[in-house]
Amino acid sequence: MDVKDRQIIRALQENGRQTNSEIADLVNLSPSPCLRRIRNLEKSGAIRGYSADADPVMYGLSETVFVRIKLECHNKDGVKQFEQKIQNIDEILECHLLTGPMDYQLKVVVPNMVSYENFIRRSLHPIPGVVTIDTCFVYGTIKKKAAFPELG
Amino acid sequence: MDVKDRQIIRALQENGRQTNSEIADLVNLSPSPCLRRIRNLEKSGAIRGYSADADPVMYGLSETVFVRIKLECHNKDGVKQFEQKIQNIDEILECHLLTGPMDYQLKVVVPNMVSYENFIRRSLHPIPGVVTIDTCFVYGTIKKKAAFPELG
DNA sequence: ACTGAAACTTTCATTTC
DNA sequence: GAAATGAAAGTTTCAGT
Repeated sequence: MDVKDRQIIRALQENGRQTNSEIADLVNLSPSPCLRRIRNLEKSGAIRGYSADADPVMYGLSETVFVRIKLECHNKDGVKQFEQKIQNIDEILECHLLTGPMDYQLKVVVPNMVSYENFIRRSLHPIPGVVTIDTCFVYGTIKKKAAFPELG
Repeated sequence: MDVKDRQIIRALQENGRQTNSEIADLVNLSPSPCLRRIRNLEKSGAIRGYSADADPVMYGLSETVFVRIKLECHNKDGVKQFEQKIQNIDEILECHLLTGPMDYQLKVVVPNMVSYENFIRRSLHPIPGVVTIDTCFVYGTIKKKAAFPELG
């Protein structure tokens, strides 16, 4: 992972549909070594995949919610079960482990407030061990960028 | 925005480098109407762009941090200034407005704890009006998916 | 007028050197 | 790193609903 690899990653974060020759131009490489690098980044897991960035509101998901959760106890079984159930709930796009008083932060998308209430009641509350649920609705996005900062 | 448009969006969220004909197959459309739909989704802003999903740790950004911020007062100038400064700070990938006691949530990536401390001191504290900064480090990611849930 | 199908042109990825 | 080959992808045009 050298400077050129990071340049390639940032280029593909800015536009994931750029062709190999476009990226080769950007990073001052000829197409074949550039493609070799891209394939290596994909194989090593440095590039996990490619994705369209879609507007949730236009799609029909008007509410984006950050939910912080605390588990009752942190025994191995309770944690396993929670993390397993999380995987099968489609409204949950992300789940991170956090330092501090709360254990997890979820990023959730739902069509409206009513469906959020249903999501909490039907999907989250039934999971054993969940004692605290802190909800923050997103009512605006000030910044959203895909590309990592340059290192140095 | 009908069912097929949403199918196309989910397909491109799963793999942003799929070709038009692959997607056309998936959604049971022939290539040309499928391409028309994709172009319309791009023009309307339903699809904002395409991006590579890269691993921040392998890139060299070992710490992902969620930072919640409260502003002293919410006069128009203070808010404008804050939101403007945010744009020019490369370590900040996302900034959302939140309901509840905190005003903003930032998603920040830095190489290590020391650089996070520098980020807070050099970039965040100097912004006038910032009174509260709550930091949560991410020490694990349980789930991360690009595709929206199916509606209905 | 919108959707589906087909042909042609151009461009990109792959492989070999 | 360059070049040649092979394969798609995009565009355009046409037909049908």
